Amino acid sequence: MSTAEKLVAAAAALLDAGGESAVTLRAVGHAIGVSHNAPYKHFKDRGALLAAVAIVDFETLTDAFAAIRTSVGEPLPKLKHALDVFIRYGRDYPARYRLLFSDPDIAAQGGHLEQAALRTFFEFSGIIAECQTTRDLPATSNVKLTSLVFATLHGLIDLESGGRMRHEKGLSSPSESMQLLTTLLGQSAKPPLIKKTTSGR
Amino acid sequence: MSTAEKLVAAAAALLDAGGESAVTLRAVGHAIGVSHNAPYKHFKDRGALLAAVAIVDFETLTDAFAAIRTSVGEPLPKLKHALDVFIRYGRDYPARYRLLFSDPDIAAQGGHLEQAALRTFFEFSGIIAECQTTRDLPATSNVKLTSLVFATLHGLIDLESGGRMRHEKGLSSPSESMQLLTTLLGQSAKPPLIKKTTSGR
DNA sequence: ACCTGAACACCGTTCAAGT
DNA sequence: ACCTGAACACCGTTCAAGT
Repeated sequence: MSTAEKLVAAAAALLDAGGESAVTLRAVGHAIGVSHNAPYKHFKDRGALLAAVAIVDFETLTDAFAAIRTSVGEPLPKLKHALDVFIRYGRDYPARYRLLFSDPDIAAQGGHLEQAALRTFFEFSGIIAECQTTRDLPATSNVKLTSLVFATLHGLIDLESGGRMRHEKGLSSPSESMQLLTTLLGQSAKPPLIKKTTSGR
Repeated sequence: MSTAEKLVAAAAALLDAGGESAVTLRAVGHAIGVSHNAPYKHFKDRGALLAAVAIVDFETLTDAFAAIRTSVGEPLPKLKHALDVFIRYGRDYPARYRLLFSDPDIAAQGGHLEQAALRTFFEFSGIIAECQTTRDLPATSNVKLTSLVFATLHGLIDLESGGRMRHEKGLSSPSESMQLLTTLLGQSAKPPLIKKTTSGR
């Protein structure tokens, strides 16, 4: 394990333990037994180190989505599985999640990071595409529909992680809300032959 | 204008000009001609000052939504108007937007801030409710549907503001994506008597 | 009640110097 | 090629002291 890899691993651990502000170059260096400016020999600055952490996680997510997409099964359960993986990642690693999907300074770095993010996005879009071929989701532009679903997913996770979506207030969990979204979108894609009403009993 | 009000105004101006990291207590104090720790006589700490900035903006948004809701007009155009106001706020004041809707440390403060945020949310939910009475949106639980629409809106704005949703890649703008969402949700609420297809001409 | 100046314990970053 | 220690210019926060 190279020093650079150890720095990335230590930064990720500090991120999980104490949030972004806990990832100081001094703490990262101390965690692997080097001085507080040894990281500068491997990364341009603190932002580049955090970007390296993000790239690793984007690749993990891409692999997870690829495994789901190529697995056997119906498209809609596979989508639900992918959504659950993503929601769980956001809940279990909120600081990492924010780094990947909600930190403006990190995204501004572009380069390898942006490409890794796009690979994750396109792998996810493949799962959406399968749902469209079976008419479980509407036959609009795949990239537009993926953007919409992904943005909803992100919004739910970000609002929940920031404490702005409290279940006590009767608001739904990300999982429930995504279930609602796919159900409603599915209804618009495949209008029921027998008109069902949700209000009466 | 009290010193406290001047501090809040100066903090908001610094936020717009240079982002959250530009809002240092030294810069805020200097902007209104007091020392760098004068703010401590009016706010508990830096976070409380930022929370005060957020509260002012939540109230502005609440008022804007209330004006739209009580205006004359059809529910669906009123919703579109509210969405545009929100999207424009996010685009024109990205740092303020993040403070209100995406900063975990600020939301953790609770109290008056949380109440101001809830008032904004409930005002928005009233506009959604009108669209549900006219069957322009599905007749599911109002709070669940509002959560879903609001989370989508937030996700789109946050991803765009962070540079993660690039139009060059064929991804839609928040405005276009929200149009798609309301159209699709509308179709599920009010299945067309004459089945229209979007693919043919 | 409101404000100031000095001080403390942190930061990221740079740089000369070492191996 | 990789690392260190000192130094610099910042931070937020605390505190004794002033009016």
